[in-house]
Amino acid sequence: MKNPKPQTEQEFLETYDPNIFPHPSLSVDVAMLTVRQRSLEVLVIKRTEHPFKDRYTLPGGFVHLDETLDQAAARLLKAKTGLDNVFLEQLYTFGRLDRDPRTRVISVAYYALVNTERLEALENTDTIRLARVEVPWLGEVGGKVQIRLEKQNHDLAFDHGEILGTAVKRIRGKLDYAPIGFQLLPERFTLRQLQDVHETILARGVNKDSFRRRMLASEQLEATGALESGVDYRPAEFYTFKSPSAL
Amino acid sequence: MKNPKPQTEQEFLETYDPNIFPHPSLSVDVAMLTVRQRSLEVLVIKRTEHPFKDRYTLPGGFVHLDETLDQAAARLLKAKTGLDNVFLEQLYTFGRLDRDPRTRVISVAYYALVNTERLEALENTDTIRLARVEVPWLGEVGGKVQIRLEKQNHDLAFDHGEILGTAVKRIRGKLDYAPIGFQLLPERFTLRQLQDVHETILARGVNKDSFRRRMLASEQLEATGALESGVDYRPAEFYTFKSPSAL
DNA sequence: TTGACTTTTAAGCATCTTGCATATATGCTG
DNA sequence: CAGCATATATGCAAGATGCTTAAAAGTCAA
Repeated sequence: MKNPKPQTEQEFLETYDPNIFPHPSLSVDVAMLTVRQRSLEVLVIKRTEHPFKDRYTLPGGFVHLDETLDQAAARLLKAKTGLDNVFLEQLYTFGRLDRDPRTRVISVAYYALVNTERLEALENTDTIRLARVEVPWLGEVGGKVQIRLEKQNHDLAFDHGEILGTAVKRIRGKLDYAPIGFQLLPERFTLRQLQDVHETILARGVNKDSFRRRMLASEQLEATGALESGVDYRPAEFYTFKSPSAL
Repeated sequence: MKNPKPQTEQEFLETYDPNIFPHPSLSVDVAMLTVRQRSLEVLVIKRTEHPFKDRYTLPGGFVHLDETLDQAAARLLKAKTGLDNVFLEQLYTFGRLDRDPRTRVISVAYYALVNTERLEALENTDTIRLARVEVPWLGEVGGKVQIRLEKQNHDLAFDHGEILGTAVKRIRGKLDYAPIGFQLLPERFTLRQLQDVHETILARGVNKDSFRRRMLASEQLEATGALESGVDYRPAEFYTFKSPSAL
């Protein structure tokens, strides 16, 4: 190409001192997912103010100047659920112009995975609760998803349906090669429980034998020797997840 | 149930003050990658001011209030290279507190893939140029990478080495299941050229037969019937990429 | 013209993975 | 103790993968 065009005055000033010009607000939203009785659920919060009054959203908030994005996500999640040390990973950054009708807000979305047992203490009130995730597509297609409450489907406020859909797509893709299923199970679990988690996330059955073989061959599982009890059939063995630090 | 003083959505929007909190600045950085003679290269720009004076960076700039993130990335890339209609995808958002010593800047990073032929017109000056990417790890491990210029390795300014490393990790991972190799080749290409691109990105050889079989079986390639010429051995057939819209 | 040379393309085969079928093991229940 | 449901193990066919061999098609040199 020719030499770079000379910068406009605005471009120059923006580069020189970014604080002169207004910039978008920056928030963090978290899709906190869990698997409970073969259903994929997400933590949602009811809005009490306009816009989208009485509609549900993902927990979120603005990024402070003295915290990283990861810290902001962890802080918000702890504020809403009391939970600490949650598996939390950056998902995607959403920047549509009209995603918030009040002002320009760009949101860095995160997804979190939590074992249901840790959420038992969470009070399921009207304002904060777990809702079933309704995914209208198969595989890793993507697109907006809804939540199900009181036997009805609902759209989330803002573009949060889009964010949640992106989270579902991401974890479906990661399930194959990353040890994320363990995040949704208690410390000790059976292979059947692990398979249930995979099938719930993928919204389809998986071949049992090949699933077991792949998991056992992956060297990520440790047999405990202990067996489950209380089932009226042959009890399965409990496994634990080998933490990567132990490898 | 209504509040004692009901607030309409309109009223709320009018009274909302977007500037009650100070926000971080928001920028976009683009790792524009290309493959040339079996080497992975990235577009870098030399800084003329402090901080990091005379060091190289990825092209970037601030997000305007009236554009989406994708638009900002495309605008910046066009401003630096003159190129339009480039494959451009969001990569990750970087938010370390000290990533820019001047002020708090959060950067939404993108990566772009361009066929080298489209970059031939680009003048390789001292301030804007293509540099070889030096990746010190194999596979999809990740971490900072360097660039190579004048037979020496250099760190990029800011956290751009980290951004570039994330881009390399991402495309290595995507190569298996997404048709991104085509973005780095001209319209018509031979299977050997496609394999070269893959091997360059992965920094390792791949099995020729299995690569050919997988590509041909993927239904993404269309044989043109035309053969390459000017080689002193059996000429290979040219293929084109079947655009997903044609499927 | 012809044979040497190099690379593409094709075909054959052993090995590994995956999905499916079959068989055995184990604990609970009536 | 037989019946039942599920866990666990084994065998096998189909497909994918890596490697070997071979034929095809162009250039080059004698």
